[in-house]
Amino acid sequence: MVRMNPDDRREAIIAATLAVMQRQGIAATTVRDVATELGASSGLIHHYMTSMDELIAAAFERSAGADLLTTSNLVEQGQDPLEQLRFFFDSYTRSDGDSGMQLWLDAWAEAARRPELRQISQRLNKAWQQLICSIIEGGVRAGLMTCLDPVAAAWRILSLLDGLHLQEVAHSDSVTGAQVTKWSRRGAEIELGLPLGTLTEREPS
Amino acid sequence: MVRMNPDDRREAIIAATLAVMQRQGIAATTVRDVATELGASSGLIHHYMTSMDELIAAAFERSAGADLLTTSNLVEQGQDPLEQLRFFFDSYTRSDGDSGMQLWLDAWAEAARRPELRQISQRLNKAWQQLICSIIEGGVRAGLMTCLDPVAAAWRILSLLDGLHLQEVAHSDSVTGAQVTKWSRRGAEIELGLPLGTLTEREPS
DNA sequence: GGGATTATTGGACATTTGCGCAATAGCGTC
DNA sequence: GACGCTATTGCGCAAATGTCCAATAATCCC
Repeated sequence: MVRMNPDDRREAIIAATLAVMQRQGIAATTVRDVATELGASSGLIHHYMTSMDELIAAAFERSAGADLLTTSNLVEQGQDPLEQLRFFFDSYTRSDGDSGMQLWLDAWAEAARRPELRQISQRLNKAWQQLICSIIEGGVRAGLMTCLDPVAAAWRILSLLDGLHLQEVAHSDSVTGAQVTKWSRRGAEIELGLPLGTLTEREPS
Repeated sequence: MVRMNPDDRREAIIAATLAVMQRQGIAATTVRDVATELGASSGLIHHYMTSMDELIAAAFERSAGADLLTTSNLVEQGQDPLEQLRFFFDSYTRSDGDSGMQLWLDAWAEAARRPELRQISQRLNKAWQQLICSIIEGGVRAGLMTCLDPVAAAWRILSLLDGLHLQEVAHSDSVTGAQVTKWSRRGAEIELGLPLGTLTEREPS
């Protein structure tokens, strides 16, 4: 194995871990699998990570954190709260395609037994909720949305999305991706008092 | 160990498995733990179950199926769709108390790798959705609820509940049990065009 | 009471896991 | 070019896991 700068090596290990996690799930990810993916020895992983828990937490944070950042940046480019909300749904629904949602399922389940992972998933979920919450607050201020309790509404929109995605990932033929897209947007329209179609109809370009 | 009738023994094994699963989670449940819980040898478990997968699936079905039946029976006793919906929320929110929700989290995550478990969780989730759906259809027929798409609305109400519960179980200090109760009912009120408080206010007895 | 049936035992076995450690080898410095 | 630092190796270890099986003992039937 080529000798690497510690920082780069650490990144490479995290990337390899993420690849294995996406392929096999968090629970089935082992040090040896990561080493094979990396093309290195298993001892090397422990030279950079003190425990399996830390390794998994770091990889999950990298992946889920990047998704959040992508969506967050896209939302910022929305001209008004309604467009921001549309961008949010576009981005959130897309990021699911590459099985990122199975990682979240694993993370939530493993949170009970892996403290470091738990901390990260909690922090990221709160950040997602806050992102939605700020969009709603903007929308209410601008008179575009109706909402008595933006904090609760944001948790509901996030939980609805997660709950629907969960069905899609765990039981693919119960709920399809198209239904998740349609139903979650319709749910947000109802939640925020928006006219039917506000979030689903594409405006002509 | 007392020699038992095969049917009773099978039940005892399932009960013991369930106890271990609730204590440690599905992923951390081992044959030896179940044997200890049962006060018997590990070989006995394999005399009744051909594989670990079957054992776990059977125990999960017992637990989750019983919860569904309890709620279903309670809903049936509601005099009108609104009361049925209130009973539904009462029952669904209560059953969560004894960490039944962590089992669901594990089941959804493990579904990707355990075919038998996946089949059961899918079937039960569909049944939950149908239970809600029939309440909504009754409510619309009676002119008590407003809903253009009961199938979608039922999936939304179920997913919202699951998504909120998920946060409570995985990250207990993000969302509390009281908030799950309040926010999910408020969500259903909005979804079904019910006046604020319809599902939350207790009518004087 | 004796024999057949089978519930139950308890350990063997191969595999896998996370982790540690002494040895090796690549890189920078003088 | 020699030396020191450390990235990297690769095996060893103990613990845990699912599965299997020959031996044992309890129950039932005649």
